[in-house]
Amino acid sequence: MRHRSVTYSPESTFHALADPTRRAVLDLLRQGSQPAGQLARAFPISRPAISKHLRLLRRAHLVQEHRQGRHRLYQLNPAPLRAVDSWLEQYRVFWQTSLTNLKAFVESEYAKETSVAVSKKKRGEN
Amino acid sequence: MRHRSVTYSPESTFHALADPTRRAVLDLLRQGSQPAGQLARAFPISRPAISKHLRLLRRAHLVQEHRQGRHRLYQLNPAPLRAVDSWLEQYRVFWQTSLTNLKAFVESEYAKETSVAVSKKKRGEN
DNA sequence: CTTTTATGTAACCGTATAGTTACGTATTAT
DNA sequence: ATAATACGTAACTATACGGTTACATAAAAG
Repeated sequence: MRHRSVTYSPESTFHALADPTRRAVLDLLRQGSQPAGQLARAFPISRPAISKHLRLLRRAHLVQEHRQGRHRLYQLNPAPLRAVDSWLEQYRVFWQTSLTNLKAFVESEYAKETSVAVSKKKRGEN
Repeated sequence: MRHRSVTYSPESTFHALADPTRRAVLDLLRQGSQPAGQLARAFPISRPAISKHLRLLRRAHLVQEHRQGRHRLYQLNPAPLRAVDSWLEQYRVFWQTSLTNLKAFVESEYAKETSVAVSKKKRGEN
């Protein structure tokens, strides 16, 4: 099995995850691959609707299709989720940082940037 | 400062993150709070368009608005992203598991489930 | 061969979305 | 008071989206 280093656009991934039905499909697939029809039966909407969701999930590479006779087994592909995890990485630091500290820092930055326009007005406004 | 334990619906969060402009706004806010107009100037689209994106981000609690004179400072709120992180948690195990192993496991599960319907047909198909 | 089963696609529909321009409102400057 | 600034909101438009029903195709069953 060859490993190809594919880059997953956060665009298609986030878009795919934005729909609750599609997230539910992924949740189902965590318990194991399933044929399309079986997935469809788990939802109150029509089978073609699920088929369209699956197409979108396929294009986002979040699932892989494996034809098996007249069935099509859908398998979870977690790789794009790893990309989401990477995207989140940039924000993790903010979970630890006290928001108060952050706010103070940030406002001093803003003050610096606008200081030119404000310089000739009353300076003690803050 | 009181801490209120708010639950963020993954629904609104994922939906907010699905748009590239909104993700870019959040990326900008990582470098510090900014007034709405300054954010708008960073994009090729109109100011009202950004204003609408900000409203959506507000409703998803991904940003907080702080009125300051005639400015409205927008500040990043990472809390809902932590919820996304939690959601991802259920999938992290799949990043380690060999997909080949997973596939084998999963297909045996499927075989088990369909064994009833298949029992009276040729059993050596696999 | 014909029928049934499993699934995708096409065509259509109502609603949501992302953009626009025009306007309203509150705050600061003159 | 009046003008300018920094926003938000309303109204409108084109397109995307999620759903439906009807149809197409391919494999398995009879």
